[in-house]
Amino acid sequence: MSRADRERQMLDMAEEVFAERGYRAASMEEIAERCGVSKPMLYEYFGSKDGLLTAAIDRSKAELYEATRAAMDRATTPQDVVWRGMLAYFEFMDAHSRSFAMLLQEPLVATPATGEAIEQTRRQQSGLIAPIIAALAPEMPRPAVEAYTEIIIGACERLAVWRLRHPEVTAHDAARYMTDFTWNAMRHHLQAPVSGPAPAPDVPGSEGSPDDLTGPPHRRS
Amino acid sequence: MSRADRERQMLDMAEEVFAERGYRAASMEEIAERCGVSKPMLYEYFGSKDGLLTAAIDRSKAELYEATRAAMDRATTPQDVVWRGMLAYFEFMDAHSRSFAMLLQEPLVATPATGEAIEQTRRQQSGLIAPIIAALAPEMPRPAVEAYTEIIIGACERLAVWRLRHPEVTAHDAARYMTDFTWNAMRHHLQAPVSGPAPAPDVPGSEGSPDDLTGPPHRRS
DNA sequence: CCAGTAACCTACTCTGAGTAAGTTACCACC
DNA sequence: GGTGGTAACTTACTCAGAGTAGGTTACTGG
Repeated sequence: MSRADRERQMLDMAEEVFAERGYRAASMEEIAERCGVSKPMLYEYFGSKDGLLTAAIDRSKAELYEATRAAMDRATTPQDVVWRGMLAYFEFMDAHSRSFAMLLQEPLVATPATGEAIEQTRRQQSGLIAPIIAALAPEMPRPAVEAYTEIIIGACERLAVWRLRHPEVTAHDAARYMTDFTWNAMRHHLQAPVSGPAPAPDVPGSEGSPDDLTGPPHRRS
Repeated sequence: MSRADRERQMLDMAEEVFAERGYRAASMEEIAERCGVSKPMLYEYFGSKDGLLTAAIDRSKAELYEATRAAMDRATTPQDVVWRGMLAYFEFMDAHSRSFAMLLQEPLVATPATGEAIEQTRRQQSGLIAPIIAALAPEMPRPAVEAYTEIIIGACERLAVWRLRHPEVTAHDAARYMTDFTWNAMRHHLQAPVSGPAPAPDVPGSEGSPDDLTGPPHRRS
């Protein structure tokens, strides 16, 4: 098997096992078995258990990033960027629950003084949101933009975790909560105030329109 | 040494070691040594390494909860509740960096199907915020209140982590970012709209007033 | 047919979680 | 002032699983 294919396979299996058992309970032996190879191979490719987890997380993050970015690219208005980005984010989590379960384990590898590669990923994540805020509110000082960016990322993550225990809340609902929340929070900082209430997706029909949040929020898909 | 004292001591040392080394690298042996006892004692008291971490986290959370609640109790207006709560939260993180480092490790113990006790802690955390939102916006449906609560908690956590790499951002700054953000997000849902811009602390002088966020946000303490 | 090398394996070591089976220290009670 | 009882503690293990040393197969170009 080619090196690249083997690597992909190993990451697939690692993702599976880490998601099923959690980092601690996952054994390198088991991951190796599922790949049909022996343990030292994993060490050859990834150096350590941490290395394997990190690589798997990095890949998932990249996919998530890509999915979100692609969705945002299709948007027309600023509101639409926010809405599509949020929706894509939550839909990705639904579609890739294994990746999601793994992303939750990031603190594991981040907590020692390991932060090197994490730093880069973090910057990538922020890189998606910060420019939007900066564009919408050009007068806002840099630190405030950064802080708001972190606030939004943290909020998304926590809301995604919360959804695990609330399966009745659709990705659509979650995206609406986030969009509504952040949009209202931001609008006082907008340079050229945008009309209308919370941003509505202007994609024709299909996705429904997130009207005012005080209305009943549950619309089962 | 009395059982209660010993337990306290063990939790203190565990907190120290977990914070210094991270969960993985922390060894039960070392924690025991620092307590001047042998390993089986730790197992007698806490059952397992997980148990010890969980107990330590629970204690820290309780302290954080208590500090925040106490601060909120001293508030007069709804805005003031939000402001004081946020400020107390970030100040606690500054003052108890060890607890904080440990709280970050929670996912470790939460990721398997361990969520039982975590659930309770989570509810406690939410219990501080949800009632405020519900009081401010009585028309808001329950699920939306819950979602907003999670959004705010997630935002706070992430902002606290972000501050680790940005020591120039004071607790005061962070509280102001959060207060400004959430207040603006909420005001469109307020039953009886509150006047004024983002909430300002009406504590006489000492703490400074978080005026408009577009102003320079850094005020070194 | 024979290097040379890439992919892979067997068979270990070693650290650290968790435990079994004791030992000491102290107290109540007669 | 010994004696049963028990709480607090220890030594000395087992055992799983991360990580490694050193060899074996299998395919390539010459």
